[in-house]
Amino acid sequence: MGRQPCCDKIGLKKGPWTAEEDKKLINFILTNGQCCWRAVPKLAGLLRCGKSCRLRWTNYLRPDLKRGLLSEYEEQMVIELHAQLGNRWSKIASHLPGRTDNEIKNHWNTHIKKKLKKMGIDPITHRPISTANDKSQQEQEQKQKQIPSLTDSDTTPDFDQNKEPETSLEYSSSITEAREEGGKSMTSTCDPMELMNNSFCTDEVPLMEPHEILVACADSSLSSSSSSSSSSSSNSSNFLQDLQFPDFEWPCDYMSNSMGLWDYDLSRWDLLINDNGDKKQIVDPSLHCPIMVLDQESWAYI
DNA sequence: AAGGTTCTCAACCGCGGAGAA
DNA sequence: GTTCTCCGCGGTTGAGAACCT
Repeated sequence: MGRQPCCDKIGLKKGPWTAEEDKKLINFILTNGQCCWRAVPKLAGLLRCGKSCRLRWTNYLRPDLKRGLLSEYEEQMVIELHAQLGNRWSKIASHLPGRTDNEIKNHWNTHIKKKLKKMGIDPITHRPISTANDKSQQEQEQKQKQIPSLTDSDTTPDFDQNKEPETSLEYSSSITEAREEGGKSMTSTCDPMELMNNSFCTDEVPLMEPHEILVACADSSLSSSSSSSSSSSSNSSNFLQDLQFPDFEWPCDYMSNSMGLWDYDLSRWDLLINDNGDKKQIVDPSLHCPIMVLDQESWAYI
């Protein structure tokens, strides 16, 4: 059966997204939620295919995304999960809240692979790099091991503490270290090991409706890692930074009204910006009142 | 400073699975 | 059972950034 193209490609735009397109997509999804992606570009007034819109949203615009490099702890999690699951990036990503499969895949290919090779570990088999003679034998062994292990435990890899993963070798000590380190730097509710033990999987997290999107209150201690996010070549990078949900300091009355940034009509991005010493305010011109106050640190994002 | 090379990562492509008709 | 549509996944690409000579 021949496959039809995912969309009518004539007249559709490709390549980097512009700030304007991002606005349209965000505004549409916040208004309507995530529905049929095929219909999104038409309804949102975008000259993109639905697939491109979905990708842009899930990999870049989603408000629950963490930005910035993977922490040492996350990296070790990826290695361990990769040893269990192979190149199933979406499964791996499901164990790392706020991370996308694309991000993890890129990080694996650009950083972790090299790191493992440097350590003398084959990034594919997670075994010590050995001579050619051993290789074919090991490949066969690997195949035999992988087939049964992947069939039943896709979403709940076997991290039985009594049983060391077969593929976990030299780096196991560094994993332990990283876990200890991670325990310090991460809150208990974000501990991936704990999440896994509870069979948590972001696959199971229901889609957010616009009104359900919440922005965490300020905790400046957490902002440093996200601020190290890499620069984007896209000309929408500045706009993205607006959307990174920096650690806002929400005015009390604003919070008590149970309103969020996303309750505002985001098609009106022409909100005024007042410079008020240490704090900067985003002012709704129609209401003539500040809707958001950013402290100096948060302001660095904009 | 300039040119070349390498690195990074957002975005694209094509395929397979799931479900509806 | 077959066909079609949509979604999501994994591999790959290419533009821009960063680094090196």
